[in-house]
Amino acid sequence: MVRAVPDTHGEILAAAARQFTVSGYRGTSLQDIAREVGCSKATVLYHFANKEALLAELMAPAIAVLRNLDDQLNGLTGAAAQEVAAQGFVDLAVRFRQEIAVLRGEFPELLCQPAFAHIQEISDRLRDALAGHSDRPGARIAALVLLAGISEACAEFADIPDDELRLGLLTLARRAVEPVDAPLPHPPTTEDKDS
Amino acid sequence: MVRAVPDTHGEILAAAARQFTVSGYRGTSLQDIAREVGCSKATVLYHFANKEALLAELMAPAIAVLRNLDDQLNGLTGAAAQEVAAQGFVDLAVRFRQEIAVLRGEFPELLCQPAFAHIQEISDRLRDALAGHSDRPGARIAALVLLAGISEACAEFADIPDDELRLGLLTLARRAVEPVDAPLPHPPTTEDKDS
DNA sequence: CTTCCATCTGACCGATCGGTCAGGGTCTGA
DNA sequence: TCAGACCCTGACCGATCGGTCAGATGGAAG
Repeated sequence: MVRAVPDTHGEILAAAARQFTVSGYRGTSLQDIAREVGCSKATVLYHFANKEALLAELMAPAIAVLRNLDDQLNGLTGAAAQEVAAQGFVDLAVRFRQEIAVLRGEFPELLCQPAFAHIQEISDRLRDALAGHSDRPGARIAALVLLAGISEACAEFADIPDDELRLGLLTLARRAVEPVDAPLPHPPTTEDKDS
Repeated sequence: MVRAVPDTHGEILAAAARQFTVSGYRGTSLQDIAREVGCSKATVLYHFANKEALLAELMAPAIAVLRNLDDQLNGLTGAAAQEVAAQGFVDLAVRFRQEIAVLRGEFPELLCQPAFAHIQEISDRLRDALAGHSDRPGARIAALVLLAGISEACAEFADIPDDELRLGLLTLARRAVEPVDAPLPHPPTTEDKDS
């Protein structure tokens, strides 16, 4: 039987993901990560150039998917853009629950780091697509509330299975986005509880 | 004209609010605050027992309103609870935009501090009310997305006037909450409600 | 003038942070 | 056998953090 090769690199990555999720990037020290892995802080810095590189490697897959979604959105307008943005972001957020949880709330500072260049612009475009490229306050508000809320929900609802969470979020998103393409004379207000 | 009494205490409070909003609680040092005020770090700690006390005083009014909302929610069920929760929280979030922005993303750790005791339980009850006290995943998801998203929107949309933001958020909330199966015991009372 | 008190400060403290470095094991292939 | 690559470590570094403390300042009261 093959001697189990100790995958220290991977263990550090996993431990960092857990710690970042619980305490945030800032709130987690390299010492904390090393302690959980059971190695020295110097070992962590042997496998990763610095703390930022550790975070970057952790986030790379999620960022790649986000970039991909950004490409799909390119050229789409109106309700089509809204639907693709909603579906794409819900998928992404559910799939990368942990990564989302890590970044939660530490965006403003983290986005300055080179590893996350252009993430701000991408999420701005995503938000814009979800608003149906409308600049009406109602549409902008709905888009931001959805993006932020979906992120938070994915980070928080660890007890809900992926499929159920994805379905719930997508249903909500479709119900909540401000309709733009075919503006109805009087949108279906919920004056009566019929569906 | 009266010699302007230097309200150092208030200036520190205001500077802290600005800095916390931009860089977060953790990301702001007492030195940063002192620098903005134009005094020494020791002066900051002369007016406030410690960093936590500074935050607590900053948050006190918002927390009082939140507690008040929690009381109003007590006993309400179904659609009535949803409406009161939505309206109350939107009002609160818009009114205390800055405070919301400060707490954004630093909840998990900050809630451990004694100054914020029971805030977690209160916001859990608020979320539960917004879900119409249903434990269906769809209802729970909608409630969390709304609470988190509304907070984020208030922190972010500094360019939208209060009234417009409040209207947009409330409209979205009413559109997005999952309708509860059990309708109101009695239809909305015709008194004080002017909606 | 002296006393008192509120305000404010520079110097300092211990703790912790991210990061560096020289060197010690261990395995492998020549 | 031995050189060298790889993995890992303790000791250490400078910076910064929140917080303490003795003392300077200055105005009001006696």
